Amino acid sequence: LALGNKRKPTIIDVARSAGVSKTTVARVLARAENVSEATREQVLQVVRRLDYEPNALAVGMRSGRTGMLGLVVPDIANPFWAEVTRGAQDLASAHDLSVLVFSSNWDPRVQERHLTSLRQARVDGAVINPVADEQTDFTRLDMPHVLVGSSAGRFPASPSVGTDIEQGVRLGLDFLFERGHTAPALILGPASRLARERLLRAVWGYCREHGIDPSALNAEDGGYTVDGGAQAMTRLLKQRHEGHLCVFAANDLMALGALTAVRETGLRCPQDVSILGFDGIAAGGFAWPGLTTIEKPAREIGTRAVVQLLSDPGHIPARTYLRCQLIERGSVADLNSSLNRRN
Amino acid sequence: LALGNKRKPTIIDVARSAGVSKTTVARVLARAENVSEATREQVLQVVRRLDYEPNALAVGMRSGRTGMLGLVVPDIANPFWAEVTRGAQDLASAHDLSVLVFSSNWDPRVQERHLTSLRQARVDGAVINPVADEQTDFTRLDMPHVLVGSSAGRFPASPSVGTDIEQGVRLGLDFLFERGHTAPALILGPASRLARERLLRAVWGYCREHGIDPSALNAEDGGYTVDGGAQAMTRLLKQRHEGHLCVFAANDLMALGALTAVRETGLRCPQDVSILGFDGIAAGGFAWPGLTTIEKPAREIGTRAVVQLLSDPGHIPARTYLRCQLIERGSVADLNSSLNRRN
DNA sequence: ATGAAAGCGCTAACAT
DNA sequence: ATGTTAGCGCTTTCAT
Repeated sequence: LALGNKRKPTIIDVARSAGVSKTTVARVLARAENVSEATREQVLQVVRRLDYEPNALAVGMRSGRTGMLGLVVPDIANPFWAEVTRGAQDLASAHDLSVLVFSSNWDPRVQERHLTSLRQARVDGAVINPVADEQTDFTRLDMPHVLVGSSAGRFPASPSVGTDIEQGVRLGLDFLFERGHTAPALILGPASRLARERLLRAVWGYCREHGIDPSALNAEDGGYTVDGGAQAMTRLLKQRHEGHLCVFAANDLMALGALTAVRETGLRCPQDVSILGFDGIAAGGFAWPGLTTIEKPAREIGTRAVVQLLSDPGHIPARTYLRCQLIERGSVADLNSSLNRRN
Repeated sequence: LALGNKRKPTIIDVARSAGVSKTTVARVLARAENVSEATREQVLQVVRRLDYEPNALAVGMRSGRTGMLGLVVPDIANPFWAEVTRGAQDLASAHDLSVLVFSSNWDPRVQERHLTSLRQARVDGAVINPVADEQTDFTRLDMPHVLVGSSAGRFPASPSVGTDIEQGVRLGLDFLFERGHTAPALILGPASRLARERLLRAVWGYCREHGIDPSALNAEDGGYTVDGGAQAMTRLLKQRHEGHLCVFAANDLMALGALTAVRETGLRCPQDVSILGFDGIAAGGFAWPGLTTIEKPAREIGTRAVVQLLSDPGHIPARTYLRCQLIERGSVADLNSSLNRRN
């Protein structure tokens, strides 16, 4: 890769041209108090004339602060993670920090490579959505960091910002039961993913609290993808006994896939099948019917993670759980209302 | 922000511990040939034992290559740009490069700040979606760079990777006219955006070629947003004379908003109103009816931009235009077919 | 209020 | 095959 040819001016060029020492230039640039107004003006003028821009590498090397943050998400093209990223970026920008963004593709080995890159880049801190792996030990990550996402809870030694899954599940299941649904089928993520277990536990907890037998709940693996969700729904539809089918998907992508599958089977949502999602991605609002879902505060997760990173918790692994909100849009039938009753 | 406390081992620590010089360690790490097998083994062992990780700042400073690329998109939370980013990331990762990602928010001043950050970080190159501004002069950007997006064409002195808008428009309008639509209304982006002009010109060009009076086409500003698209559609609906209304939106977000507006008015798509989008974002596939759209190869734009950056064009501002594809999903009626004719 | 000097961790040029 | 030396551009003491 070709680099810019014309040598960039250094602090020495500025110093020489302004007839002062490097130190003085550095002082002016650092907005130090003890510089005469005349000198300051003079230096600033030369800085502008030469288009001087400090070399962040040299600064980082000497000062120990690089002004860079790292962010490792599973997939930046996934709308949920793109929102988290935006949140992190916004806060980083406000503090004059740059963000190195990586996609781990849910692959522990890829994640490991990215973490190594971040360490070598000497980023000031990192926001990471941890991928499951026995090997991974975030206590010796050797970087200030904050974990994000539902899998973060798995690493109690690290600070984290995540969603209050239990609260979200309660919100969703309350909504379902209030509308007369008794045994929602589950479309879950793959067993390899940390988040699956957490959601399942939350659902079981809710069931126990409400005197429901959790084993009565049908569950299918939807792989967190649209296609996987559609296939899972197809399987659920096959086993369906007469009557209304209610499905709770662990993410909106699968819920949307499920919705498609319902339509392709010639059934209607919400008349024949009710679908509840989890995430709150924008695409759910465009579906027809609109996807009723439990919204996670994606952008805020990003901003809060950076806040946490910047606030130096003094090595106390603070854990923040943000609350979910229910977005009702129309994919869940109200079985109590005669209006929405089947046929 | 607190930094890691335990000092990281340097190449000197490794050298001392292995009983060799820094240079030898550097040679081993650089996989140089002229090192004895015994020494190599010895050094590598110490490297592992000490968990040595080269300081990228120091390397960059000395070598002039930082191993970092810059990426400035309007909004990482916008699915189109998230895809572009993913493409760029994938190719960067394959070459062991990290990517600093910024969102300019379509604001020239924000963009300028980000570009300054990239310059100071001494990135090896940058992929930029340029935002309109008289001030901006990309010839003195002072970084190897590749412009992306429809606005890139505005800067002929810079290499760019974009979409063949003319081809896309032809694809879309051919599709519309073949199905009996004669004067599609346009929902465009705001006048402040470079892309608007380019699309308009492409549409006019098409019209001239086909003996159509371009001024006969109704046009509304949809601000590139969902809400803006919905409002634009509402305005179009008001002016609608009897018969089928056909709308061509400059991006999928506006098209989706338009679709919502149609539904809210109690009209049906595609029976009463046909909608054609432009982008190919995933959300269009979940809408009902599915959004028929002209797909831009978003991810490929990202990968190709990085390829271009890495291939060092020798300062020839190469311009790559990638072809679009039409995704037919159901939001456009076939007025020739009696099946889809109104009522 | 200003400057001189040291050194961050590494690579490249030049020894040997 | 290995070592020595000289910086890269900056910040940070420590002087004055």
